[in-house]
Amino acid sequence: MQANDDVLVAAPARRPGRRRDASKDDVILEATRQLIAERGYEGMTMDAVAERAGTGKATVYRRWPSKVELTVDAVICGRQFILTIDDVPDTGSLRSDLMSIRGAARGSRNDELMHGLHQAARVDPQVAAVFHEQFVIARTALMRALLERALHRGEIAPGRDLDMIATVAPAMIAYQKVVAGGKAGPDYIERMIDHIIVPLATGSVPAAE
Amino acid sequence: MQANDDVLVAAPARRPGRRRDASKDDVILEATRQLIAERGYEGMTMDAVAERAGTGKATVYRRWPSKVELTVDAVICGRQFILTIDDVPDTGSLRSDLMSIRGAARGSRNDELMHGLHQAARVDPQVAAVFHEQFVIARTALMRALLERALHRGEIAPGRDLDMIATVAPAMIAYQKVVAGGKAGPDYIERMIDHIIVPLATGSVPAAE
DNA sequence: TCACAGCGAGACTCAGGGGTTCCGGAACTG
DNA sequence: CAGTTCCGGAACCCCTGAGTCTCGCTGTGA
Repeated sequence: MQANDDVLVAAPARRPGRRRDASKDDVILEATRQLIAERGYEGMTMDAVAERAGTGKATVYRRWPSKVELTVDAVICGRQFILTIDDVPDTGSLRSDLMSIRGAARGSRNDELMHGLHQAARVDPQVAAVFHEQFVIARTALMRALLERALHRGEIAPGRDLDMIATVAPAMIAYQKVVAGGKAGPDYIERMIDHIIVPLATGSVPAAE
Repeated sequence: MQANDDVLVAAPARRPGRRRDASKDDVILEATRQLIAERGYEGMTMDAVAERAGTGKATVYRRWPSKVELTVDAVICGRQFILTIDDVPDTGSLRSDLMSIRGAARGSRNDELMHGLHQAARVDPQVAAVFHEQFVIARTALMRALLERALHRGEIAPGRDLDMIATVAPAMIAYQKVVAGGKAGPDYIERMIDHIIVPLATGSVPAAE
């Protein structure tokens, strides 16, 4: 879906004329991601994208036919920042596994991107699909995999609803960020891990303060 | 803040002319709430509000100076639908208390209103304040009060972080509604109560299926 | 009866933003 | 060189929606 290469495919012999600068793609996509994170989807104007990318609007529209398609591509190409179970080394316990990704969940501006993208997801079904895949499915899947790992270690108490538990952390973090309008800092996340997630999964009483 | 009555206050002797129809206020506010719930804040146009209220745009603007102020008033006047601890009779256990409000949390279109209002909260600080008060503070406070009641009954296990636990249910429901774009049906909420909230608070193992 | 104010309807202004087009210049092919 | 394509910049079209105004009508107090 990224940029048009139909003609190149159809005619491998290179056509005359200046070649399209492929590096501009990344610059435009990154500018798009930044602006969505900063101002939300409605606040992200095509003029602003072009200006921040240091390009003309025509250059943007030569590569993407509309704002929606640009948005979709920008988010898809940003998925490199999303953690999967393979990115999280086994540290030996559920708690330390969770603590090890505590920073990553906050460090990237992925949460701001999620926040800004959210309103677009309500308007356009295409965006909604990408949003759901990348910010709902992916995060729940990671949590589910970490719980599975803990299960194999024997950490999980019997009778636990792992699917349900896997949604708790994504829900609480997204809620803090998107709905409550607050910050989900490292201390908040640690508190959540120690008083909510680990007790839920292992049935242990949280350590006294 | 509702409607202008400055002149009436300044000159108690009634002026000539047709009197403002006070019943129109409620009709307009209700139309506003409906449209925000259905289409979101951006999708709620002043023309649509006037049309649904069966009134002219001038009538709307005679009473509220702007879209933002109308929105704020509409939400504030809708707070009658918000549950407080006094609305929830003590049923004898945390679980049955929670189950008793399960329907109410879903029945009213309050969740849709929250969803639609959310984008407006990002744009306008006035709306953000009302939103936070009514959909974040109020819900967490109700949960906190229910947990407190359970504590006095002796249901709560030692060492629990009640403030943290009080945010779990609002977070998960809002997440389902607003972020995940799904439905938080009665069965989902029951599952959440039995596998998340009650175990967290009481330390009990959820009943096997 | 008459002046005045609220009423619904609809035309109107104005600003912002998506999308298009044109321009002069630069890069590439042959 | 010619022809072609991309580039940044900027002007431009056009639709949408907030907010204003006018019109003809309906009540209401003096």
